[in-house]
Amino acid sequence: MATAIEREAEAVVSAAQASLADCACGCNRPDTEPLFAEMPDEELLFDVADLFKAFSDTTRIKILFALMGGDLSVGEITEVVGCTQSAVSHQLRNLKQARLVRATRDGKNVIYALSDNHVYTILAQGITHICE
Amino acid sequence: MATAIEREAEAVVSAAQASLADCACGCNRPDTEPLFAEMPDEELLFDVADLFKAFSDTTRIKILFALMGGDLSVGEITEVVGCTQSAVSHQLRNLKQARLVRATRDGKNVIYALSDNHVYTILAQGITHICE
DNA sequence: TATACTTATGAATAGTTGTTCATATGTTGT
DNA sequence: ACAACATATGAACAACTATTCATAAGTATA
Repeated sequence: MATAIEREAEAVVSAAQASLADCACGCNRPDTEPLFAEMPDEELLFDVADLFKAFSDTTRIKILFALMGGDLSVGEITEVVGCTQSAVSHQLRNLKQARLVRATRDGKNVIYALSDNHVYTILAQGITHICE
Repeated sequence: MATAIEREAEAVVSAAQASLADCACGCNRPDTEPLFAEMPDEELLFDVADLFKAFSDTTRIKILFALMGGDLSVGEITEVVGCTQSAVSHQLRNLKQARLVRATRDGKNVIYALSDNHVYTILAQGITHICE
């Protein structure tokens, strides 16, 4: 059962995608307009900002890149990232709250994994933009 | 002429995309691994984090959504966003530095526009993730 | 040039964030 | 139960951010 915000979000996404599909001329803006008659729900805007906030720190980006190579324990992540184990743990907490990673215990270790493929696609989009 | 960082970024992106293409099983991680033998250049990581930082504030998200509906002057954006003109101008400055928007003067007004379609796709990915 | 209008900028401030240190919690093996 | 190891947590602090206010800079018109 989809909530109101989910329905709204789907409408926004499909509108954006349809709009992209419509635009084949390489212009900086789709043909159909106005695309969004009114601003989306304040809550959705906040959640979107919050999601991207999770990608907005170098340490967290490092962690995500590391996990793109495979699931890792906190200790292994700490080695790769190059800061305190405490800092890594704090940031993993943020990433977990943003639902970008999942944690499962394996004995003394806790293994972290990317929670889904959106992380890949969002990161790839970001990198693509940087090199335009 | 591609710079070193651009070549590296392209490699990262194509690896991520190829990896996504390889994975048809719905798992949370691609088949081929390790995907990234080593961490990308520190500069690229910083730039990626910096890009997403531009999407990490509600006011800026509002501005971007507004511009998805068409090019707007600062005054029009201010109406939509619902905070001071000064705040909008400051945030437009940030968005311009992140190369997400472009500004052109039209008489007394300055018209802002999204600089390319990456904004659409990045936002759409974000919204999709929220509703998973 | 003087006025009205639009946008940009600088200073001040309150709120947020990332890091470290010290320590607590949890797990395994003896 | 105890020791050794791995991870999480809380407090403190420095750095950064977003906002507002006041005002400057740019533009059009009388």
